[in-house]
Amino acid sequence: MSRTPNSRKEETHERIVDAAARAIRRHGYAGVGVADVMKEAGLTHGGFYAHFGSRDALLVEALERAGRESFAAVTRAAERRAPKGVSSFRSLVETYLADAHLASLETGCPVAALGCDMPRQSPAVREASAVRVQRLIAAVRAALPAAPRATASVVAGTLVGSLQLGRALGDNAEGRALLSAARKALILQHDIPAAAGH
Amino acid sequence: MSRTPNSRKEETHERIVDAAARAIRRHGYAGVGVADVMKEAGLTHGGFYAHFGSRDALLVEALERAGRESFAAVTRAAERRAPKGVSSFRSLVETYLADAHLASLETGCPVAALGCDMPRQSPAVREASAVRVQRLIAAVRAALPAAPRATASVVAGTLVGSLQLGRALGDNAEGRALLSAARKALILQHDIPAAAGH
DNA sequence: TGTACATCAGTGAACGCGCGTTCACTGATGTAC
DNA sequence: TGTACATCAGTGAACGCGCGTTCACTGATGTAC
Repeated sequence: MSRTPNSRKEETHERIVDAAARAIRRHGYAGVGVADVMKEAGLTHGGFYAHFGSRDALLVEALERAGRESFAAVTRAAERRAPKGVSSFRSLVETYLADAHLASLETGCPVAALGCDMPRQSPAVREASAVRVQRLIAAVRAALPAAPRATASVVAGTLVGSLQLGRALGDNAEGRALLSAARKALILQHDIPAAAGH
Repeated sequence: MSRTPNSRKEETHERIVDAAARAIRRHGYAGVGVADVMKEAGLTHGGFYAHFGSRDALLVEALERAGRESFAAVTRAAERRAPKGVSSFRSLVETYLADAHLASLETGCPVAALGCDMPRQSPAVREASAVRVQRLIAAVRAALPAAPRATASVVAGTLVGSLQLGRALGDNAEGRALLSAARKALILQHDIPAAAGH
């Protein structure tokens, strides 16, 4: 879907990774079963090992896919709003911490969906997870070009932590209030309005 | 250990909950097995259901115990440093985001250790998890009496997110740099020095 | 264009294993007399 | 103080189940002639 598959097998491979990229965020690393993912991709579980050397190998690919998807969604939102004078930082914050993400784990940022379990994974998955964290910080940095790297890390931490706390409180007034507070604080502190009036 | 057990059975119960409070933070909700916890408490798995109605019931008790322990550790550090003129907010931030916590999952804050999996739990565990989040925010608020509730939530989110990202990067220079950046930013922005000189 | 065949993506039964949970039993504890 | 007994915390074997992984097989695809 997001790449250019040349063969039938590669098409199937992409379909499996797509399903896993959703499952991993919805159910966590530990909640992703080989059989479930294959079923969601319209296949039986037996064929799995023709595509991946192990369950962990799937997790690595799924993680990367999820990160790319999430990054693309944020980028798309920023491009849509740029002509209206919305800064890319504001757009990042408002997209990442949108109320709608309280309920939709499965299409959001994999770092927020999986962060606390990253240190518990096998070395290969841990490495791929660390790369996702670095990419998230890089994305924040790209939206805050004047700020030092340290600022981007702190903003990334606030984004991830706030989304998780909001989700833990629930898709209700309490969770939404927490997200709203984080959006306001981040924009007030770091945003340089792109257009004239504040 | 932290309560006053009157009977032999209650003593055993406490020992199981203590073991679970450590295991839940080290291995996550999904990584906690009934047999493993009982073994760590020096028992066989068969006796488990004389103490708890289900595995979930243990998770609920373990979560509360872990939260209390973590809160007590932060409070103790603050009391130790108060006479030296360290504000309780600064102490909270420096204790919560101490470099040593990159490696020691098992004795730290359960919200940071389990945050991303909270929305995936059974209703009972989810509720107990939400209470832990509220208590964390309350603890931050107690250290920032002048600030509004919204500020406390954002600080809590930054604490949780930064610790998770630091741990995901690893117990190395990269992870420590991230924690250091978060400590500095939080103290610079919210701390009111208790003593004279800044 | 039509037939024969090799390839190989995908099927589905089977495996060993560890999980949460149940239950008949044991043996130490403490009370009754 | 000493014996008999009831209680019940803890034991360990067993259960059904779902997991990751393996493997002999199938049947559609596409090439060779």
